[in-house]
Amino acid sequence: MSLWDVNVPGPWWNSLTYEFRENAEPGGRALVPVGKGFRYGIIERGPVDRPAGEGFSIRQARAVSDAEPLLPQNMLQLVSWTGKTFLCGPGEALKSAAPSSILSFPEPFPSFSDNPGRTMPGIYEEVFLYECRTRNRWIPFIDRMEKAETVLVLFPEQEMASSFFDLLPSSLRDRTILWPSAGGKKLHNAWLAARAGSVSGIVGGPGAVFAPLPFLSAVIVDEESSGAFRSYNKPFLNARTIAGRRALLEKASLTLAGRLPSSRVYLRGRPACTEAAPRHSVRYVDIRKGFASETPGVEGNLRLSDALLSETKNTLARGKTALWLLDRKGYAGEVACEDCGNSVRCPRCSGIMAWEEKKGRLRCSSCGTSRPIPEFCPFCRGILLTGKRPGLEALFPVARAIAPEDIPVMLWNESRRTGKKNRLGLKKELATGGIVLGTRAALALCDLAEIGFAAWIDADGETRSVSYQAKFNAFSMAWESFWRGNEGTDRMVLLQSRRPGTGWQRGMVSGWEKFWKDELAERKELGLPPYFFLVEISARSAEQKESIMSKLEESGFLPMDPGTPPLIFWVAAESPSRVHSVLAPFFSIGNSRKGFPEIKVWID
DNA sequence: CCACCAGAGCTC
DNA sequence: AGCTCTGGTGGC
Repeated sequence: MSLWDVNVPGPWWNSLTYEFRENAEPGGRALVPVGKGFRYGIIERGPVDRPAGEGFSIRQARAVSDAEPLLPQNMLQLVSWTGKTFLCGPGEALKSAAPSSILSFPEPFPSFSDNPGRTMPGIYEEVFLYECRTRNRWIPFIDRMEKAETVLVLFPEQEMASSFFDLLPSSLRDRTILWPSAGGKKLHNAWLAARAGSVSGIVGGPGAVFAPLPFLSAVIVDEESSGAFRSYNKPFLNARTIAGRRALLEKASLTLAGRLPSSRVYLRGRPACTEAAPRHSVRYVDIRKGFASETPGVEGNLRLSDALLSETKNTLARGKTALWLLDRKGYAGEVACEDCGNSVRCPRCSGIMAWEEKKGRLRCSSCGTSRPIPEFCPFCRGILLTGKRPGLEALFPVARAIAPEDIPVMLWNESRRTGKKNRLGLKKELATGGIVLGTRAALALCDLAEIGFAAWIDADGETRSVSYQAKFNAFSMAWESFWRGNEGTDRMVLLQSRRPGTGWQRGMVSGWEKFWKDELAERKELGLPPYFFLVEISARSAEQKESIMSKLEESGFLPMDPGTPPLIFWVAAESPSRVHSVLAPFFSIGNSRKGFPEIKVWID
């Protein structure tokens, strides 16, 4: 009889200790009594001493007699590291790493592997591959996949993963799994196949980072700087960062790739920017010299320049498509303060909140969060919040008016994006050119149609965001709008703004090294990522917020409280581990009634 | 008489 | 969070 620590899926920030009669083994499954029921967990370590603390008695658990531990050693370490680093607790991390259908499979699993294991000793190394053109990255990926014994290739989006997968030569595809994006039976089977080592490669979206290959010799992360590697729901993880850690634990080679690096990778490796947009392909236009769009019923100050209209016409004359980009939606568009001019931003993702007239509410155009319209301006407490700024729909009549009648003009519609039929239809429709109006999501069109011209109607828009990443987001979107799907360089990008050709915009033609040098200097000064980890804490009540903040202060932290949204505040730390110990008490199970705070860790 | 539910209570 | 136990309601 001995005591073992078990990682139980759930809100616990600590593992739970149980007594085992039979042989327990780290990584193995256990059926443990918790509260009034039972759950399956993963044995972490043991034998251990009785844990400190009172008010509980140690109960007896049963090890599941799987032929082998469910999680290999490295995965076990990766899960607990994830729980600590992203401040979500090991139980939440475990849920991401092993689907519940696997964890609580009612039968013992037979032996997973007849796979021989690693034949070459591993060495951790970092390789940077920053190329603007997709094929200049993907072809080397394939080369690496062929050379590596086992490989994990991650993309920020499933769609990208699946286009890459389609590109693999069949000999390679036969021993590779395209990791399923949804759960269910498919994931169950993919998980078992990976665990058995019956494939040598996994290609997938962020969810594939925990694919349980018994060992790894190479990890490849494409579009490493993409925000899509951050999960959308709890637990808030960054799959890019986990992939990096995994490569380190596995002693695998880590390839970080993309059109431009994230701040962290740039700081770490100073990769060189080999190519920027040619000077003649980027036009900066002073929005103040534009003319206001005259759309009946819209009182707005959205300005459209002559350059926008003439370049659009040129593009149509070349039989190509023009993309007008404005990161807000809706006829009435965003809700802005009459006094300070700021727009209401999403409390969750800082996207622009658009006014839904019918519902009398605000809805985020990026993540869909819905909120009532605030009474005062959240920035200056100004009273007037008006829905006067025109959005995309307001531009539609202008675009329609300048295009010949037989040329399609359309609003980018998310539902038309997916499905083969839809894509083929869209491709056909735009075969001889057109104008498409959309938000940043419309950049996906670059993969479908020949975009000869991409215009940012309000390039300052993103920069008005309060997020510290605003400039990076603006720059990476503009950068993407030039390079995505542009294998030649015959696309023109136009940036309408109030400060044309200054600040982050210069990076378009001078390259991202220039961008990051300026940006990093500023972030270092302010103690922001990548120099510090930024922990965003969303409390469940005002009392809880007070209490967490004072505990942090006692431990020498300086929490930052911007005041809006009311329950969210921030703390910068050199590593998450010290914040971890301050926050842990708030996750003690006895506090569940008060609700647990929600935490996001920003690393770059 | 019992199916169905919302709420309470508990968690090494 | 996830589970079960509780007690009330309402259908027939």
